Amino acid sequence: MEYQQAKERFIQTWGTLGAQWGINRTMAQVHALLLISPRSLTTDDVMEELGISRGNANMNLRGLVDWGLVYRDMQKGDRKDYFRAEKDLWVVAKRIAEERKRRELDTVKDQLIQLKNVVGDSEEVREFKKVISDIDNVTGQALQVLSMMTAAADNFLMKTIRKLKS
Amino acid sequence: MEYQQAKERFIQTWGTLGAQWGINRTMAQVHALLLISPRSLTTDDVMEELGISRGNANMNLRGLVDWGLVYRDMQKGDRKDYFRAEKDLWVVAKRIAEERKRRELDTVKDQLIQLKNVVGDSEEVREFKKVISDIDNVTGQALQVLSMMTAAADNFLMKTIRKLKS
DNA sequence: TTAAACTTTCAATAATTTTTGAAAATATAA
DNA sequence: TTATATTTTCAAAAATTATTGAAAGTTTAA
Repeated sequence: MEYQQAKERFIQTWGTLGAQWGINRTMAQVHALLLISPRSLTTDDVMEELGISRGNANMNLRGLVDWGLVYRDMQKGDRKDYFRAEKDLWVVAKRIAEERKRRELDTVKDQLIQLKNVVGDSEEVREFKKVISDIDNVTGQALQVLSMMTAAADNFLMKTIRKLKS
Repeated sequence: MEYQQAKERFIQTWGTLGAQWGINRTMAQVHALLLISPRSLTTDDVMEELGISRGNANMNLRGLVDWGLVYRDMQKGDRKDYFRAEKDLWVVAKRIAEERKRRELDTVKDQLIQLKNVVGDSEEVREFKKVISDIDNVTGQALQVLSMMTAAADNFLMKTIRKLKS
């Protein structure tokens, strides 16, 4: 397969995957482009490679910087901003997981806690209270498992693997 | 807080959470309604409670059955379909995780494998190959951890907890 | 069979999300 | 300063996704 073709297909594929996470399609495509690029790219590079407008490129690059997936570099003797992707895929996975947890689960848990104050003793209310506390338990334990997972990956597995490679 | 108010807020909250997973907003609201309902509901119940059309209610109920989150019951002497939610939240979490893995990661991994056949030895191609194999490693290991997690939860933790409860 | 009860489909419409591109804002060099 | 380069904003347009509701399809009882 030719590089150009492989590159286009990768950008497509990554875009589809990203769309299924909170990251929108174009943002994920910009990310893909930066991931496989050996050097930092400018806004104009991104516009040209993906055929998108300046506003769009700008918004999505900024979004990626907010997610912590892309860094903004300066280059001496040049006014342009250069963008460079975080290349350690474990860092990428962790950042996405953290950001999603923050945006989704944390707020939902807060809201559920308030709902526990519902009054009454009908069958409906009893069922309601049971479901709410079940959800609370599951999200609580899931979050524990998740943080254990990232901690373990960080401190043990990954460092060992990186050592072996280098 | 009154039950009616708590119920509406729960349906809203669950809808928002669901929208951030692959499940769309209305589907998650239908799921929420069924989750807190002590008995099975008909399509008409769902239409009335959520104020949605018959077609919409039908599609989303069917979707939930496909996801394995809702069961279709019959009731003797009645032609209507009755719908009942899976109430074990650990089963719900597992079903969602499995379905998303199937829909997202599995197809992406297949596609990435093909992309490894790219030819050439420029800097771009070397970087490309490196990123692809990194992604392959991360998804591979993440999937292992995930399946270990669900297996562990299934076989040990959850059964123990359930025993303690009953 | 036929009629009634119920479910499913799908083209049209509505709602939401994304993208554009030109104008405004900001930063740098001369 | 002023001119130039670059980034950011945002209202309008385009694209995408969800919803409606009536018609077609299916199942069951008599």
